[in-house]
Amino acid sequence: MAYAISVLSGRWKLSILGFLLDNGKLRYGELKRKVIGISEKMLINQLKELEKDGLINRIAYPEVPPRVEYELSDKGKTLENILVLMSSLGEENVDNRIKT
Amino acid sequence: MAYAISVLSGRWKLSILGFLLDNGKLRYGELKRKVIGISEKMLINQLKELEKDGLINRIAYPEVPPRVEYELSDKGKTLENILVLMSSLGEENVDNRIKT
DNA sequence: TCAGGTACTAACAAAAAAGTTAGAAATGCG
DNA sequence: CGCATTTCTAACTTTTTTGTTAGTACCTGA
Repeated sequence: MAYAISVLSGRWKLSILGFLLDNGKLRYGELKRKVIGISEKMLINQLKELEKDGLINRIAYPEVPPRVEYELSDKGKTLENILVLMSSLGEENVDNRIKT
Repeated sequence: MAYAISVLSGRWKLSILGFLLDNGKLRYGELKRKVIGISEKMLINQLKELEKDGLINRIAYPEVPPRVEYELSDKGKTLENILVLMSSLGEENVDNRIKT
């Protein structure tokens, strides 16, 4: 359990992984738009950590202006079940989100 | 995903839920021994939040000295899949825990 | 020449989470 | 009486996390 906690904790990581799971490759700017509320600092910070933990791949194209894509790595894809279960957990408990 | 994040974030919650899943009912003191490293404040704090979110039941016996047991609620049991997947995630990546 | 676009970085500030320490309540037992 | 037991509170400090703001690099196209 400790491993999962260490790798997934962080306010935005699960969201980011969720979007990458749903969309495949996403550019930095696309993620910024999708993950509403996140600051640039946090987005990069979380992406760096996810990359360091081997859950995502960072693909940089040597262009100007720069283009960088992120995608789930093979290891990241092993999280698919968890991510799916987690978002369906939300579905089952929509009431809780609204009541509060 | 937001719901799962809001309900599961907290450095100790997944551990606590994991122990309750494995052991059924556990007393406050038993949890304190199992969740190594946790302070009393945090243990109570996390238990209260889990209870508030409806994931665990708190059963207090009117005795002296006091006896309080905690167990997964029905809603908490819907997390079983997730908890199991998360701990098996650790198994698959034991190397990461050791290398670091 | 110079603004425009993209993915960052760095320095600092604020807020949130976690840790520490001391202690309360109530009853049984020697 | 005085002490032990068990669950939990409260006040305070430290640590960690997150937010804010400003700015960089590089080429392109007007």
